[in-house]
Amino acid sequence: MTLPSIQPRPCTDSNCRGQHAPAERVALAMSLCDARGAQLTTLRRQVLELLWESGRPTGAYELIEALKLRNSRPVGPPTVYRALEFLMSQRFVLKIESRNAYVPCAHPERRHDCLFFICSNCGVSAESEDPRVEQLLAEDAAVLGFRVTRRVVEVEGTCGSCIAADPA
Amino acid sequence: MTLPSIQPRPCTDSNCRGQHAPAERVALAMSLCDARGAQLTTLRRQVLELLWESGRPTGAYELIEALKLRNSRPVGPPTVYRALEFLMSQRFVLKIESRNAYVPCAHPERRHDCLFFICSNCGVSAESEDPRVEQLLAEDAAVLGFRVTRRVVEVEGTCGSCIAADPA
DNA sequence: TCAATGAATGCAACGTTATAACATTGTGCG
DNA sequence: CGCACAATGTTATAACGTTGCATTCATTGA
Repeated sequence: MTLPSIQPRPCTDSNCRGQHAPAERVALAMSLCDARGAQLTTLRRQVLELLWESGRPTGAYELIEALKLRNSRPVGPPTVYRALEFLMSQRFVLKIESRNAYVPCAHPERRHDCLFFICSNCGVSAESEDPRVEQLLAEDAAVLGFRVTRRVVEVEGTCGSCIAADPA
Repeated sequence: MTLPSIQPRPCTDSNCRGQHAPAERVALAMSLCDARGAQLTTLRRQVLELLWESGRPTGAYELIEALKLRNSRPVGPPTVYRALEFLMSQRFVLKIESRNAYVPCAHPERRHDCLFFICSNCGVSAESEDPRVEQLLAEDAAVLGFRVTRRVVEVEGTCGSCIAADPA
């Protein structure tokens, strides 16, 4: 039996696919910002919320539209890009390079490389991680004498739901 | 001892880093096109040559500039993008998503997923491959019930040469 | 309370990457 | 030739992202 908790708790399941309520995730981001001396302003929080609510990689201009609806006062591209930059610097958000779109990260409290499975059909992305992949890439980099700063691993295909819905 | 050969030979070294003369690589592409009933037109061949000569991920608009110099008659974006699309469909070229740039593939004759190591300092990219990574990603996908169509693996960092030049 | 400061946001313009829609050219073949 | 189809040209525009500078906002310290 799990007890309710006031504090947001980091999820310890590395394969949870990021199935968490948006509010819970945003609360975690807020507590991490507190600890780090960073400020999760209203705008930044809204962007993070929107990404959690979206459930799929979301473009910067989509976020601009969504913020317009939510706020009456429209925001410009630089504003949103700056918010995304902040959120990425805190590892709350990652960019899906193959889509020019952004996703929230389920586990910002833990250093790791995310692995994304992106459905070409419905657009949903699943976040995962695999230390074995990280290890192999580290080995391959070492062979090349290459110092790694960032890893982009994005797998495109068809997700289980879409296969079930249309097994063509 | 290896004998000289008129036919372009697929390189059998999976870690050769694509160190081949451009002309040799273009010749391989031509013979593959013959075999596949695809046409490597002048424009498409020029784009492939330019990519081989460049030695680093090259943007579509850079290619437009280079073609202008080489051809006197300028080409528009759609033309270059169509050539790139063709070259990618034949697996002669791949896109580096994290750079919006294109690189030639050293081994179009062999089905595999490329792995790229891209130097943030000098911009050079090294192509590699690692069946173990492919295998792990396939496993992870299977767990999710996900059918894979494409894998993007891009590692960013500092290459050996740049580290040697400036060990800061 | 009120400057002074620095961080965050607003804003206008622009740069870069990519595609849509439609016209034209070129090539092989009966 | 005349047809069919592939490839390329042309114009315009969509989509994504940045620069530079002005303004606002929150904090701090006299």
